[in-house]
Amino acid sequence: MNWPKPSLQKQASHLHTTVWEKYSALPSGFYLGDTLKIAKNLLGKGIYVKKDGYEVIVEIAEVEAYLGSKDAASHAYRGPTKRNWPMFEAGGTCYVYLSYGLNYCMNVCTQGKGHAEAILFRAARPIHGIDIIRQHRPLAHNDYQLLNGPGKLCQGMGIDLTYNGMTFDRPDFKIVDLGIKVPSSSIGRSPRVGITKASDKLWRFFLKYSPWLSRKG
DNA sequence: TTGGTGATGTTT
DNA sequence: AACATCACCAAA
Repeated sequence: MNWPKPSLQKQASHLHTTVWEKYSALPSGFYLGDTLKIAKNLLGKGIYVKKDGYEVIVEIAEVEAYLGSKDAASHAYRGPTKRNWPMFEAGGTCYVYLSYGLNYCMNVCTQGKGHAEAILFRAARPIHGIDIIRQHRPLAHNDYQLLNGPGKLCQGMGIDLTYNGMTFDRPDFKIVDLGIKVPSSSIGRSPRVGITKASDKLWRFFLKYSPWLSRKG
């Protein structure tokens, strides 16, 4: 093989752009309107993260909607705090929090500034950078367990509090349209996972029959 | 395959 | 004391 010399390799990678970098971020208007509808529309979309010289993109397979002051299970139910302030930012803002003192969880806010609605990313399918994701998730027994939970998704993608308050429209951090069509007939819904409040609300949405979910149905 | 439990930050 | 969790271990 006639590999380029290391110095040339470095130069080449500096100039290199991937197909994923050419995908543009969803417009801010995507995050306005009915949050439950936005949650469904996020299924099949992509989350792109580029950091530390690696690049990861995943397809969103499972989400949950949290409806701010109208929702007793929402972190924002009782107003702004030191932790939940990004929820009150404009739609398209990222809200990351530490769950149970252990795991990070990532949301995208919806609605305008001051309206604290958000959508939690619960599970996803690796599309690019699966080797990096495997390195981040050494305890996963198989690839279906890489991103099948909100904490695992953050661990796999390398999401931590440095992303808290960022917007999903950056060259190195964005939500993109992958061109995947998701008919409403292939979307399932259920009560949200792990909460007891408002358990009558079917605000968890997922790609029906997907093997990448945090749990079935 | 399931069910209980520890770890542990933020808020009530 | 509850919680938008995860991984481990024991029991079945």
